[in-house]
Amino acid sequence: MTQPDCNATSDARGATWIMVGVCTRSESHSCVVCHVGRRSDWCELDEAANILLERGRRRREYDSGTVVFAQGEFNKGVYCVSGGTVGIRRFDGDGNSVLLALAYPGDTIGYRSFLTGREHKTSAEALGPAVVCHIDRPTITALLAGNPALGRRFLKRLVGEVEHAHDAMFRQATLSNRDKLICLLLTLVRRHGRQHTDGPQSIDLPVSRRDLASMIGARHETLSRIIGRLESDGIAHFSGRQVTIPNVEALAAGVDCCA
Amino acid sequence: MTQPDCNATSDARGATWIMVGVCTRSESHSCVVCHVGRRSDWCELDEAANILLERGRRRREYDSGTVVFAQGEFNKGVYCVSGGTVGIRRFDGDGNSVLLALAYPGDTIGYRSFLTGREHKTSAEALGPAVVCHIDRPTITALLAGNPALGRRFLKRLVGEVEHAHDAMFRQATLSNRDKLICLLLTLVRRHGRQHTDGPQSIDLPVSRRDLASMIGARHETLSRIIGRLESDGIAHFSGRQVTIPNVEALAAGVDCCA
DNA sequence: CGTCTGGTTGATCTAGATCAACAGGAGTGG
DNA sequence: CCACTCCTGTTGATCTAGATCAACCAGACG
Repeated sequence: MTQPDCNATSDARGATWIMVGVCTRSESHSCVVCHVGRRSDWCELDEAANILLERGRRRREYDSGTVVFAQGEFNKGVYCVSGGTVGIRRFDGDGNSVLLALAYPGDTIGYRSFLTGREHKTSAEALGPAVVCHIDRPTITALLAGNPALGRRFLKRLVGEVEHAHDAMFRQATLSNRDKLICLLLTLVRRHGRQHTDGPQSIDLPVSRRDLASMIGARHETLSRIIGRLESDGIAHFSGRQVTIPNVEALAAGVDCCA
Repeated sequence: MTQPDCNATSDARGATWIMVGVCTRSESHSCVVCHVGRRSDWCELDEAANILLERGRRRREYDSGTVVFAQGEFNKGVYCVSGGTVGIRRFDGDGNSVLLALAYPGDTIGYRSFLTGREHKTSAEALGPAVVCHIDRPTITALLAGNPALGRRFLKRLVGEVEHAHDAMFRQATLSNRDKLICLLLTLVRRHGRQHTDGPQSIDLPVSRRDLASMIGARHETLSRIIGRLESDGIAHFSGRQVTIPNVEALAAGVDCCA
């Protein structure tokens, strides 16, 4: 249960990049030695289960924008993000869409519709180049039956998702768009921030302006203006998908984030 | 696995009332014959587990407004709603609060913090008189260890909660306050509606105006005005906690609910 | 009896939606 | 190569939904 490679860099975003390089090299790379290591749901399986997993698993690279599974589609199994960032999106009938969540290496996605046996309620798409493993239905069914620990991992994952969603609901109900954006930036810093020892930060946004707007429940024009305001306040500087934050404390000041 | 009593009435709200009457009569009423029957998570337990459950279970009545468990509190086990309606609420530091969800007979609550072993992230309180069973930590731990079916029930429950939350997030991001209120009323009709064979409906609201406002992410003054607008449109009539909807189709018309 | 909480309404102000124009790529096809 | 469209992002002008501040009423309750 060691992680032989990829642990030289602990920086989240840097790691992602290296990961993609490493993992695409070997299609038959085993999950137990996968870089995501203990972060994935599959690390506690016994020997027999691992053999089963290797058989039912298929690794695949996705170009930016490619869909992993689509809303309304029949469930074909579950997916484990290995490299890159995957967006969880919901559409309505009028062509609107909202980015509900982001998935990172080690995260399992598409398992909700597997558990309910119903169609996917959301879409998943690669934001930037990504690597995702697919585990087919018979395999995951067998694994769940024989490994109660796996079910417990799913349980914990679901609890995390509910709490994340509740946080978001609360923010949506109580915060202004400006504060919602600040909260979002602060969470993105954690994952995508290149930190210079906790002083000034710099983020590579994984999403477009439109998606960023949908994540805070605003129109993209409004987001543009809020960004302008943050710039003139000297609180954050936006250039393309690069965001630089001179002082994270100043950004967070006065915003009751994730209460 | 039969339900000996309480199945004379299938009306959701009417049933709740009768339930409370029946259940308070016998403190030692067993879960397997509890009116919530197949709707609860505890109906598929074997004989040994049921004995265990009866020992670790304590039934209690709650007055309107009483808290079942409080945000920030250490987890003391899980709860099963037997009668009435329970509100799941989140507070922030400034005294604001948002009603995130409603729990009904058969629903298990407080299990998220049990699974994570951390403090409660939300509060639960009785909205109106309610009856709730408490199952202590040792009991639920033992039950989960011996009954994989119970874990599966929790899994499904969690999936439902995530999807409910995603629906809410999407609505919050895309709908106007008026449309959000309409969606909320439509869901409340399902639970609290006294239906006259699917024509005009009448709801007994389980929550105050302030809570109703928090559920759609608006101020209570704004809610008042929206209610006024719905009244002058003849779409719904509000009198205290009574809402009458002459035509449900007319209310739902043009609103993309729960996409 | 005063106090408190919950609800309604009014006046006002502003954050944010909407409509619209425009600029910079990125393809695509001649 | 250019011309074309398509897509993303920015900015301006305008309008309105909704927040805010405040007064007020009714019932609950010590």
